[in-house]
Amino acid sequence: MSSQYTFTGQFTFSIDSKNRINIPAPLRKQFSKKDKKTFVVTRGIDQCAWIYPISEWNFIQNELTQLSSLSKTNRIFLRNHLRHANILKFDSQGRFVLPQSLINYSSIDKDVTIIGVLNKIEIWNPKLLQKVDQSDEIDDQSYEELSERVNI
Amino acid sequence: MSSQYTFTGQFTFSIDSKNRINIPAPLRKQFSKKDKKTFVVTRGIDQCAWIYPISEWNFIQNELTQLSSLSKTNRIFLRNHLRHANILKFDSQGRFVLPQSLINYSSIDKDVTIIGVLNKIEIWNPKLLQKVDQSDEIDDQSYEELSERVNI
DNA sequence: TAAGATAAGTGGTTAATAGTGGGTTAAATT
DNA sequence: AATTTAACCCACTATTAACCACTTATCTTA
Repeated sequence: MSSQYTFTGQFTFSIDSKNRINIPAPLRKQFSKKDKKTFVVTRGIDQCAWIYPISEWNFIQNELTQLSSLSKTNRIFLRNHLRHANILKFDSQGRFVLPQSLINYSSIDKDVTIIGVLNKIEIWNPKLLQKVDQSDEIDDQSYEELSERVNI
Repeated sequence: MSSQYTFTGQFTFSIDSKNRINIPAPLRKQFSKKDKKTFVVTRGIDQCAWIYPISEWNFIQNELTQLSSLSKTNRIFLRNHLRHANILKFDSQGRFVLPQSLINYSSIDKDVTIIGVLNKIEIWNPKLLQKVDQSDEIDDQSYEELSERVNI
């Protein structure tokens, strides 16, 4: 089942003195009425914050209930992904306050790079993203493997 | 499944002071009503920008939703392919503004060469295209391999 | 073939929106 | 009750998108 959300693009904004971050208008506009400006911010797997519109999050949550807590990996994974999840809304200007714990986790300072990745939005420290971008080149082998699953 | 679009031909236009580029009329005319002048500009694999009519892009996007973000390779791949993708429309004159990041990426200066390549349109710096044209000759071996997959 | 009409490419101006900053009131916490 | 925190509102500025206008090219038709 595919998502109604198809976030794309990259934007560089700044976080203000009250820890507010603006959601870029092109992304914000996609929010459906039923989601009422509501979303979940949580830890990304990489050193960034992830934003899911609430309906997406509900879907993911459903997936997560499939994972048995008998597995250690599952337990750790579930813990780390659920306990840092905050349900928030953006204000009338389209901003939200990023919780301090996530600011720390993603080493956010002054500027933030916001990128759309289909059903989620990622918040990065621009310098970190750049670093990851350079070091995490996908090797040819992996591309070969990908090519067998995705035809683009 | 094959595309409804069959872009062909080459055109040399100029980019104006507001970074607007005109889509050549012969290509523009192919846009179907349901696509409503909407398309995606993104990084090409070579040093150029790619334009996909929105319906084409949706097809690609659909493939991408199959990839789980639990895999590192997938995350990197998704991020780097989606963050440079901008959903745009051309204006009543048939133009669109090329985002600064793509101007930089494809080293576009004043003139642009626009070429139709079946389901996508490519935007090049004329000098770069010329250079690539000379250096990237396809060797006989590769032609042999191609011949086994494509019958032209 | 010439003239008119239509469409295409280019340039600029205005109006709307997006991003950002700050202040005031309400709520929560200690 | 006092202090802090969060929600809400208002305002400024820069950017973007919509609009209008002109020139050149192409097509049509007499």
